[in-house]
Amino acid sequence: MQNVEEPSPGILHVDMDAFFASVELLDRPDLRGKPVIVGGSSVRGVVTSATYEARAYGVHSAMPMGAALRLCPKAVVLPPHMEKYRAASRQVMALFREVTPLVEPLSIDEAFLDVRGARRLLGESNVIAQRLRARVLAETGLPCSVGVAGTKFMAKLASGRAKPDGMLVIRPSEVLAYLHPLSVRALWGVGAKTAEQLERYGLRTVGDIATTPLESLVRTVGEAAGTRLHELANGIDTREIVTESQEKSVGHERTFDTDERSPETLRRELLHQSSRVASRLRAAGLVGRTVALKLRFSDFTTISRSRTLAEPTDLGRRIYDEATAIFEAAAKAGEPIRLIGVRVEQLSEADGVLHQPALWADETAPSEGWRDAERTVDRVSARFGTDILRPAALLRAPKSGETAEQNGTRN
DNA sequence: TCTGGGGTCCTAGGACCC
DNA sequence: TCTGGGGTCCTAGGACCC
Repeated sequence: MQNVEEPSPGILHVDMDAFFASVELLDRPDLRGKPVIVGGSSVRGVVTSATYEARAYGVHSAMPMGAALRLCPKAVVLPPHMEKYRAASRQVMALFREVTPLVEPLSIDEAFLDVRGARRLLGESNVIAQRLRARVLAETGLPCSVGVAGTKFMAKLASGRAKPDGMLVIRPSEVLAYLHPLSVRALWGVGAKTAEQLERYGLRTVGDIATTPLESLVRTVGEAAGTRLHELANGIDTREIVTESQEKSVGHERTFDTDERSPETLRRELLHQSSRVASRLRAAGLVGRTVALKLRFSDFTTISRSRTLAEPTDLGRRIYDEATAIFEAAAKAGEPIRLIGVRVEQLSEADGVLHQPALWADETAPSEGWRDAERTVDRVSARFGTDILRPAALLRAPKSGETAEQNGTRN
């Protein structure tokens, strides 16, 4: 099957193994070799990451914590520490960029690397991949798996099959033989629902998809999905590595331990979320034009309502005002709420125009006082950490010249 | 111990404009 | 008069991914 004349394929997909759990083990070497689960410990927590020792019991991510502990009662549960994972992520991404500048981070713990140009200098792709794995482990203590192929999709498939702590090369000549016996679930974008839908038409394997006429696929799963599935199933994936991309939305949401019906608590949560979203926008130099509210009720039905503003904003107060107005219109008073969330969409780069007071001449619009107050919050947060902030203080309009500290924003 | 939180992309309908 | 068609924006919902 293997053709020695065939050049090594140039796309790497690097995927950290049980990333959050592996990072936690760096600080807890005593837990090595034991089943460890990272996730929310609250009543409504789920598994976000699990060591392979825990997975052996059937534990997997997104599983409710209760179910996980029933499967593996002696598992050690650790709460997530996102800042730690972000730092580890920056560290491994920096190592990737020493191999090639063509790195596309796909999530906090995985990335595509285009090593086609690096091969002349560093050797065959599989050699590059093994050296990279060794280096990541040596410098961070974190294991990863690497898939090597000619396209993004096949590289990602390969890394999944290489796990844990492994590498797999799929050469172009091997692609179809490898792909066609697999379940349709192996295709990017086919989840439980789509698989069920395809099953109704007797389509169970990737090979089945490959031999189905494009028009019938489009009729069953829609234009975009149909086209993509047909291509992927035939080994076609023309996507290039994209090193930079603009964020499209920023949001926060929270599921309460018990459904919440107090309007004060819900509004306070909205204020907190709006402040955090706005602060992230300012840190990124972005403004957003659409405010979206998400609500999940006791029966798990979920709605979203959004409004587009006349002018984009990066102010927590503006986002909060809009979010509460949407909330009043969308929820019956006193109705129990399981989840509430705020998201800002239609992002663009803040160009400074917004900082001109003239734009806020409308008396209902936030004054420059708000902007000053929120900037002070940004500075205090940067210096002391966000946990000490009390966003509720932002409900009171700051007097001119008053700083957030005097305003009681500091704890 | 029923179902997290951060996102992206797609579809479909209506408004509106030419 | 009795009914086109394309394009864009906005909104709601849902599937999917990590």
